[in-house]
Amino acid sequence: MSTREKARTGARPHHAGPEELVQTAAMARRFYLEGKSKIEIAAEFGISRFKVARMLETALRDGLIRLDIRLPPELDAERSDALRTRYGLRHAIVFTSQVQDPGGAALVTHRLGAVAAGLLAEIVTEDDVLGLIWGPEIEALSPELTALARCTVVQLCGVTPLRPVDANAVEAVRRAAAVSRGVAYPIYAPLLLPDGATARMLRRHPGIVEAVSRFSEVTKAVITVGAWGPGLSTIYDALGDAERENYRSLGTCAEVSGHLLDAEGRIVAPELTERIIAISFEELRRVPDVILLADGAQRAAATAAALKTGLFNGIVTDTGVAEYLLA
Amino acid sequence: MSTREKARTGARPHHAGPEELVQTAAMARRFYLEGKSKIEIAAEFGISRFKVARMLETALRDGLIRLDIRLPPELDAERSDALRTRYGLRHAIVFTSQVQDPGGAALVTHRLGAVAAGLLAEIVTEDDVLGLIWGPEIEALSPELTALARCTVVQLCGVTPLRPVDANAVEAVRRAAAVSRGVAYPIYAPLLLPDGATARMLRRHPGIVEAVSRFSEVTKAVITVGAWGPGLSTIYDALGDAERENYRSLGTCAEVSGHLLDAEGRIVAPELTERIIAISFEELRRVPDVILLADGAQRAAATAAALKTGLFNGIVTDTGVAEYLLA
DNA sequence: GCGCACGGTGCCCAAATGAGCAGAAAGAGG
DNA sequence: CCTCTTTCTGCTCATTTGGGCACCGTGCGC
Repeated sequence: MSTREKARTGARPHHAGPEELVQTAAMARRFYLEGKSKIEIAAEFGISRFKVARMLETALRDGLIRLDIRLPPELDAERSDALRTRYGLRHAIVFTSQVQDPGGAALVTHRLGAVAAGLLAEIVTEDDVLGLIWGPEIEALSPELTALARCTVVQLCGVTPLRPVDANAVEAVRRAAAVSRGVAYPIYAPLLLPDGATARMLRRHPGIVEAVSRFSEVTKAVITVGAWGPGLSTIYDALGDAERENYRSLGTCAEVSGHLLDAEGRIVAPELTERIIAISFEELRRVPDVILLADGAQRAAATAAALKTGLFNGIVTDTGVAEYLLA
Repeated sequence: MSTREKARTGARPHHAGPEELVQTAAMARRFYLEGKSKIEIAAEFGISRFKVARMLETALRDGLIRLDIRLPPELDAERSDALRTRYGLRHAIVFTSQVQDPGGAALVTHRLGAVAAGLLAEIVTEDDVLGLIWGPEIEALSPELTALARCTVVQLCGVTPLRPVDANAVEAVRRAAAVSRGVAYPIYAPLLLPDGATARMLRRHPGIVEAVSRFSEVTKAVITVGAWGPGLSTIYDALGDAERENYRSLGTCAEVSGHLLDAEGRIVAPELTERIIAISFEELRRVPDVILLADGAQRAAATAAALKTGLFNGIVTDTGVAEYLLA
């Protein structure tokens, strides 16, 4: 009889008959949903296990059987995976953003905060020392942080209390520590100081040294990336017009933890590094997990530059930036 | 590190974090769509293959991964499978019907014909001898038959040329043979005769004996089931009121190949069997594949009775009847 | 009319997989 | 603070699975 089976499968586009369709459907359910083995299925239908395998195979290939992966709609599995693979990251989460909405930047940041908070709740363990940079993204993250293992939280840089909302700048670190019931090490100092001497002095100041001396113990750091433009970088906003232009002319493309980077991820202005209170790249490089928060198409190029530093093994970003990074 | 993984999976409802979600999604795609092995996936993600297996398992169980089977909408995979399993059939095809539509009986019969034609195109091979009963369902089947292996076609019973449409009663057999380019053996005789003697004589009539003598060679038979009511059975329609009532009072519930059956599938009126020209149950029992066509809720109980004969190893029916059979 | 290529089938063997098991860590409760 | 329970993890072994191979029948072209 098997020799005659061919008669019905000979046609090239393979007009599957109703029998084969329902049989394939039944076999698919047996195999994928009920977990039966192909040998069992073969016995049930009186065919060889090879035929079962081939039927499922072709059914999957021809789209008769389709399996879709249901994620919360805000997560973009495909780009997350692509990003992770492309940049060799350990954590890569892309959330969906409406690129068209220009006024929605704050909204995007808000969603970034929610997603990042979820990530922290997930990956931070009791043994971790969590380091948080300061910035608008962290401020968006903070209120979304509802669960966190009991860990130590260290602030990784000073603040720039320029805007009213920044009054509670260190609130993020305090809240994270509160949620985790762990110890907090905030930094009550500006991010950028007039000169290196002042910065060096402050770094040794009691209370600040408390935090700074723990930079080396951080096991998971959350870092944001700024672009060189108004409202896109805490450093940019803290500088005067002359310096802004100066650094722009030097090719500044991104700002990471107070460090200015060109498009290749190289530090542009070492002298500025002296004037900041923030975790250094050397220290960051020793942190096992460094996660980059990057939202908004305006920071796309900056994000690409930041990734080129090789400091990061994790990223949380939106569809728009992900598209740019994958292009 | 693995010792700490638990922290994130400890919560019972398992609030999956974004990291785990996208990672599971990526793994599912690797495994199900790209065909990677779990060992490969485990290596890629730096976890054990067991964890990969468990993650996919739970994802499948929790509905994160969903597999849907895309069938032509007229086919009901679930009920087909249920019917096949429940009644131990080899072929079971349920097509969707709108039970609510009373005037749609003809439409349902039409769809039954199309599906059954598809089934025949699929399972009939060159070595088969196809036997067709006569009835409205077969008439609906006939025009839908557009492909068929080169097989011999035998008509399995006489006809009841009561209605105008029946004028071309044997057309079904002729058309099937034409499509298959095989030999046809029609029966130009009535299904029901006044007495057994006439029937016996006709069975030996040249031209009729041609077909009748081939009943034993049939390898695939297509049989319909009638209910005991007007327009639901060729035999019922051919009898007078007195006989109709007589057989009804004897518990007649179904009619199969001219034989009257009670609700348990037992032959009610052996004397009537003498008066018909149709394949007998004994002959049918020797046919490897006997497929029952049953459409319309009015024939549901009759179909159940027919299946109790144990003659059938295949069925084509609509949702309504299938529901009844599975209830 | 005949050979040839082809698609389908089943089998062999190596790789992949699943079930059950033991150890260990986290959380609850005393 | 300690212990018990629960749950997760990774391992071993038996089973399952898929790729490559040979066979067979068919349809096609010469």
